[in-house]
Amino acid sequence: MDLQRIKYFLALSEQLHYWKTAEKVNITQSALSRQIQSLEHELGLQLFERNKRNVKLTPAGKFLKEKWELELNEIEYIHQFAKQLHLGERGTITIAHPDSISASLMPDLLAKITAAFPQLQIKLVQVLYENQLEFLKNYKIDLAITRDINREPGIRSKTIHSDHLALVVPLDHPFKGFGDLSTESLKQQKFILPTKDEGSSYSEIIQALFKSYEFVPDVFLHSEFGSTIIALVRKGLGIAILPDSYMHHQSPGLRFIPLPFKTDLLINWRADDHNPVLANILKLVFEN
Amino acid sequence: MDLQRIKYFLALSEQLHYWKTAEKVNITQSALSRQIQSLEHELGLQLFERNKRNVKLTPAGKFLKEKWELELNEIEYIHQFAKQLHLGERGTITIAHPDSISASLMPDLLAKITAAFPQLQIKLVQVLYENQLEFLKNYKIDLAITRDINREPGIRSKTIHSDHLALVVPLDHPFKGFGDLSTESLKQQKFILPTKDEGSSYSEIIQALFKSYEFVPDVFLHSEFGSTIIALVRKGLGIAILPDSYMHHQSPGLRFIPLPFKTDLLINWRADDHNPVLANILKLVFEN
DNA sequence: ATTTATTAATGTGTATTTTGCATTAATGGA
DNA sequence: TCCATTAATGCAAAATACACATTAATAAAT
Repeated sequence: MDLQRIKYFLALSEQLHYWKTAEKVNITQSALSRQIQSLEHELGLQLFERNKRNVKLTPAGKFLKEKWELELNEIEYIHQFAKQLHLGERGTITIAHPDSISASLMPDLLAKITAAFPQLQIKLVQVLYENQLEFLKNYKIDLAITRDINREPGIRSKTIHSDHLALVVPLDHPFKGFGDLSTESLKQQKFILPTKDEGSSYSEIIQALFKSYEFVPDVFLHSEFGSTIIALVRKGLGIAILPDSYMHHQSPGLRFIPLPFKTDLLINWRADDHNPVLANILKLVFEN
Repeated sequence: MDLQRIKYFLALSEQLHYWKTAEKVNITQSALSRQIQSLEHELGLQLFERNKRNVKLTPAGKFLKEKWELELNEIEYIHQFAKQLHLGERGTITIAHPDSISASLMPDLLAKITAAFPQLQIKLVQVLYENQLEFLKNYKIDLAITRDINREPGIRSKTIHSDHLALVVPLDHPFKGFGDLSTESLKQQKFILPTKDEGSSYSEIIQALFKSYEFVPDVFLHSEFGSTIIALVRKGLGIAILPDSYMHHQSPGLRFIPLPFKTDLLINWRADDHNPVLANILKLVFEN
C-alpha cells in the first residue's frame, strides 16, 4: 500500500476523470488506470464505478476518500513534527545548573534558546553537586552546568564562564574592601561555606584561598544553597565566599568584596548523546 | 512512502537487530537495510543510530514508532470498514413502505435483515404514494415498497406479496360476512377511502370493486393513512376497504370481511443503483 | 595485543514492478 | 449511423527491489 497511490486515488476522486487527473499528477492515463486497479485489487474492493465514459465513486470509495484525506493530513503533520525533532527544533532537554547563575547566565541563555528554537521544551532542575554526573550518565539530565571539573570518561566538558570569588558581608560589617582582609582580621570571622566535598574543585579553590592567608576558618555552617547562605549573611550570622555572579541577584543589605581567585563555570554533556536538540543548544552556547 | 516500509521499520524498532528482524519479516538483511535507508532518505531524517554493532532509535525514530503504530491501526480499521461497505455488510439504506404492512411484512423483513447484516443502518420513512417514485429517483430513498405498479424507465420493480382487500366495519355493524354485501346494502354505507390518485393502480382496484357492484360509493372522507382510517371506522364514522394486512395490527372493535379482490405489494429500486447494501437486501427479500 | 564472532552496509547481477506509447473498445451525442 | 471521447490493455523500456556474496567495523574472548 503506497501512499502515493492513495494520493492518485484522491486526485481522481476529485476530478472523476482519468485524463485530466493523470495530467494533474504528472503521469500518463495508462499509469493512473493501473495504479487505481492495483489499489482496488490490494484492498479487495471497488473504489470507482466506471465504464468507458463515466467515473463515479462507490460507497466504499466515498468513505475511503473522506478517511484517507484525514489520515494523509495526519501523517504529513507527523512527518513534519519528526523532521523538527531531527533538526533539534523540537524536543525536550533537561538542564541542571547552580543557583549562582540563575539571575545572570541562565536568563541570557534561556532567552537565546527560546528565540532560536521557540518549540523547544526546556526543563530546569537543581541537582546537588555530588549527584550531577550520576544524573547525567543515567539520562536524568542532558546538560549539567557546574563549577567542578570532571574527569569522567564519556562526559564531555567545556568552560563557558569565569567568575571571581567574592567575600560577602553585611553592609554594616567592618570589612569595606580587599585591603581590610588579613590573616588576623579573618581569623575573627565566622564563615558560612559550601558543603565540603572531597575532590570537588570548587571547594579546593576555597581551601586554596584560606591557605593563602595561612589559617583554618571557623566554619559555623555549611550549605550548598547560595540563597540560603545569602539570607544568613544578611541576618549577620556570618560571612561567606561566593562567586560574584550572585551580585546579579537583588540582594540589598550585602557587600561583595572581590577576591583574586577565580572559579570556572563548566558545561557537561554525554559524549555519546546524539540528540539534535543538544547539538543545537551547544552551538548556541559556544557561538559567541 | 510505502506502508510496507513502515511495517519493516516498526519490526526493526522492536527488535533493534537487522538479521533477526529480516528473518521475522521474511526478507533478507540486505533488503531490510535498504528499505530503512530509503525510508530515512524519503523523510529526510535519521530513524536509527547505528554502527556495525548496535541499532538504536533516534528521538525522531522513537516518535515515529509511536505515531505510525497508531496510524497503521487506524488505517487497517478504515480498510476493514471499507471492505464491509463493499460487501454491503455496512452502510445505510432508506426504505419507504406503506402503513398497511408495518405490523406484518416489515417486522419480518427487518428481523431478517438485522439477523443477516447486524451492522446495517436502516432508515424507514413514510412517503406519500405520489412522491415515492420521485424520492427514489432523487436518491432520497433507496427502496420503495408500494401497491402501485410503476412503468418508469430506470426503476426496477418486483411483486413480493399479494393481499386480499377486506371491508372493514365496526363489530356491531350489520355486515357479518361477504353474503351481506349487495348493491342495495352497500349504497346505504358511508365510505372512508384512500386518496383518489389518477393512474394509481391501487385506486383502480378499488374503483373496479365498486364497478362490480355497479354503484358509486358515498365517500365521506379520504385519507392515505391506514391507521387514521381504522380509528375512524372504529368510532362508527363509516366503513373502509383496506388490504387485509391490517388484520395483523392489534385493532379491537373491528371486523374484516375478505373481498375477492387482490392488491399486489411491489418493491421498487433504481436500476442503476449499485450499492452493495441494496443487492444484499434484494437477495434477502427474494430468496424465499 | 591479537584473534574471533558478530553484524550493518554495499557491489552486483537478476527478477519484479511500473511506466509510457500506441491501440482498442465501449458509449454518449450529433 | 457516425463521430468524439475516454477508460482499459498489449507491449517493450525503464526503474526499482531483491538475494547473494562480500566488506568493514567493533565488541568480546584469548
